[in-house]
Amino acid sequence: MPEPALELLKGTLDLLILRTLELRPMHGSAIAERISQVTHGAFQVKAGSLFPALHRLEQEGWIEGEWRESKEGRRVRSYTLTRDGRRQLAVEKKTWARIVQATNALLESA
Amino acid sequence: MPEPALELLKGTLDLLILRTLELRPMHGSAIAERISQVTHGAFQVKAGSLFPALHRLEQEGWIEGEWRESKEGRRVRSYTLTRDGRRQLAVEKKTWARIVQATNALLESA
DNA sequence: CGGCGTTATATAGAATATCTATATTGGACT
DNA sequence: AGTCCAATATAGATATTCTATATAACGCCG
Repeated sequence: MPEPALELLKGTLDLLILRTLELRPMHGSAIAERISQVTHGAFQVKAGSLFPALHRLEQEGWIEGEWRESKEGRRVRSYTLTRDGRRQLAVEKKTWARIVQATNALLESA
Repeated sequence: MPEPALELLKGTLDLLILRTLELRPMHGSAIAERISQVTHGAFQVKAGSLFPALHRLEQEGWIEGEWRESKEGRRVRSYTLTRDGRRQLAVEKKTWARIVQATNALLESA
């Protein structure tokens, strides 16, 4: 049986979204789908978390949204990582690395 | 200069506390001090986070507190990991490993 | 002895982020 | 037209950490 999806650690969603948009511009639902695929279902970002987060990131100037027509003819809001967003992503990657390192130090300490 | 302390990701404090008590019984302030030392100051658990968390963990039956006299003659509440606490610690270790794995998958994906 | 600083614990209230549940829109398909 | 689904939106609930403040008890020092 597949492992159940995990609750996101509060504070990690920005990193997941920014990192996904680093690859290419994408609309909200596609971001969520890709996160689920790459993590083999471990992270399933809920719509009620995703869209407010996208609005927040856009407010911060880290992503830029634009209404488009998807291939299937749907109205979607496509998001692009901005220059500031790349900078922020770098910061969050470093922070994440420090968190993992510190936590592992604790888990492995004698 | 030393790196600044990190904000804790919400949801990780239980793991840090339970893991620390796995080594030996300890009182609250000693737990915080050890976490800070082992992580080289990356995690500095605030008193306002620590003590409510200890109460919560005791409510859950994962740790057991007992008033004692410390060597310095201070009144401290010493906490011991219970059997259920060990089980919970194992669960949280696995969850943490899955979170790290999933996040790394995302960060390293092409 | 009395004041002062320090350690240990406690707790209320603020801030923040995610989740649940519900709503709206527009297109496709019958 | 009616139904279904994908995509986006948002209000309210929940949970956890942080800030700020408080109390108690001990040691130190003038």
